[in-house]
Amino acid sequence: MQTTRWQKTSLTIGDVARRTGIATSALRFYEQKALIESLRTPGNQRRYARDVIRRVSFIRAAQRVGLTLEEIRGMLDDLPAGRAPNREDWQELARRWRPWLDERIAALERLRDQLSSCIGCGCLSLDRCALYNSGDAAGSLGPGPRFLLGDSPKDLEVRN
Amino acid sequence: MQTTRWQKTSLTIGDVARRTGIATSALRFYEQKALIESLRTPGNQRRYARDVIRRVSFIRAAQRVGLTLEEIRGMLDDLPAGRAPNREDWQELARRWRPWLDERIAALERLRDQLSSCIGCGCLSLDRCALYNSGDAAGSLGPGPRFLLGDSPKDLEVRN
DNA sequence: CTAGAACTTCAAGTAAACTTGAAGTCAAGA
DNA sequence: TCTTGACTTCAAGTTTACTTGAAGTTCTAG
Repeated sequence: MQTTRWQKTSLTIGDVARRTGIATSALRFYEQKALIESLRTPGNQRRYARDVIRRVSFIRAAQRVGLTLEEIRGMLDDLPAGRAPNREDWQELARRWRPWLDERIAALERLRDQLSSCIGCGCLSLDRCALYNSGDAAGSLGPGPRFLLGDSPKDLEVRN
Repeated sequence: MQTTRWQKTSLTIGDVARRTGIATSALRFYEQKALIESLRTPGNQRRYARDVIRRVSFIRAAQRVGLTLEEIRGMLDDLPAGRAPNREDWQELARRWRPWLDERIAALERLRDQLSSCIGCGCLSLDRCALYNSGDAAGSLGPGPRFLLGDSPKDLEVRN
């Protein structure tokens, strides 16, 4: 570790990579997308505040439930600018976004129930099967990869 | 509809598009990827058997639970070649793949439970939070978009 | 002070799942 | 027959989320 001398005041990109398991290239990419930020040494190398680890971990956790980086950036924008977010800040973020996450999870469960009953019964009848006629989300939105459940955070007006 | 004369024996690509809600470009793409097939008229236009609608609907349903087209192609390969699949064929497909789907759903539920407890409590503590240290699937697999839960069908040996 | 690891930027590549556009052909009604 | 809409192919573009490579700079241990 290069930061032993620094008395753990800041972390190099390599430190963050090791601690989070995220490649340095991905960390630079996240910074470019304004998901994380860094200071620079006189020699132009990145130095991260310690809370970046929590941020990055949050990013990965959110990605796992199917959120895009854009959506995650929207969530992280709720955190205070300038100072390191504390426990209350994180809790507030969680509170604000919980309804949306709940909705997302519910949609996922509906989907699961429909799929297991439909594929289980083997009916696959177009006019009767709920699977076919339910929630066209994530379809016909242009090119690019399809994501699970296409509703964007805006649809729920979380910000009000 | 152009097929009124044909006495519903076969469908044009436009018919299939209208009935499934899938763009014609997507249907051609699926054919190119061997997910569906078609016959040709003397004038080189595609004509589809009626069971293609069920196939396409299945593809979309499977996509909604997060399967890739490659995975779906693997599932459809279980259907008989040459003749139109009947109810038993679909049921057999469902039977073979159900354990895998169940596993996938269970993983999704684990994830949900961890997320809701973690983001709800606001702890987000690196060493304590289960969210951070659980199932690194779908991470660090190379470039391209990340998908929810990265296990491939092969991992479960469905074919045995 | 020097070797080597770690860092820097920037451009280009990759994967999935399609769409879009160009340029032309086919089919069916008036 | 003509027109119009639906069809054909093929190449290239799009989005997300990164990685890879080249070419050079900085940091730190010895």
